[in-house]
Amino acid sequence: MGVTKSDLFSTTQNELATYAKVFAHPARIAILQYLLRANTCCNTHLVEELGLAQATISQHLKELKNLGIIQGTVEGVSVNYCINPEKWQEIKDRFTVFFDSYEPGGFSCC
Amino acid sequence: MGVTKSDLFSTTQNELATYAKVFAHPARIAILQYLLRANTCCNTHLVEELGLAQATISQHLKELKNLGIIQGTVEGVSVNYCINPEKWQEIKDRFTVFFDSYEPGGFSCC
DNA sequence: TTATTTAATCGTAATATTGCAATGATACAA
DNA sequence: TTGTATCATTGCAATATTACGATTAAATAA
Repeated sequence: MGVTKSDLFSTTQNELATYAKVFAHPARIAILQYLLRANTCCNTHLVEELGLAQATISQHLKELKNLGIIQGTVEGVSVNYCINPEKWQEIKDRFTVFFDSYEPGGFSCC
Repeated sequence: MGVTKSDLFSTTQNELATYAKVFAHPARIAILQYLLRANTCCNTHLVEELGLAQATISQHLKELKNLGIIQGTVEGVSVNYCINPEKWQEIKDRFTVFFDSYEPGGFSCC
């Protein structure tokens, strides 16, 4: 039915899935990578850089901002976006805990 | 239009997004976490554990298998699933590289 | 052979996501 | 004031995802 049954899962599972969802589109990866290099940039610049329409970039920025992984400040007529260091670290830690919870062990199972 | 413009992005960006997509649903997180604990398990067991229909679990298992993060072997009438250690490591490394490419730096930008 | 068990697949319905043109809203310049 | 630049929001169309009942296929038990 296209609707995730969130109530069947733990808070941790739902949160990790929500974090993953924001990385689950190459445009959002590209935006984040650009911010990593440029430190800060605005919508117009990303439109030129990525080749998507202004409305589309704006929508992706909104999702990134909603999750808190980026933040934006109004700078005259434009808006400067940048990485939110605390949130980046938090999300990184979440994934690290998840990935490290696997101990490859000596034997293969199947 | 609901279709991602993959050609606008690099292979790395598309791949990371594809990896993230598999983690972007709590049921798949739950399946992986169960496999981490139980080492191996089958469809029926997951149906009891998660409370989703058999067809739904089967569909999630298929996506996990398609990405290569789990593998399944037929064991009589059932199928044993387990983590693929090499793929797990590969995906973990990809995310680690991505997360570590951010250097918080001394100054905040916005 | 005839059940039974297990899991994949098919078909379908409901919801979510992606993308963009058009429209607003705001800040600033002329 | 009027125009311009920047970005958010709205509305819509197309595609993707999620979920599950029903069916199918394969292995095994009786």
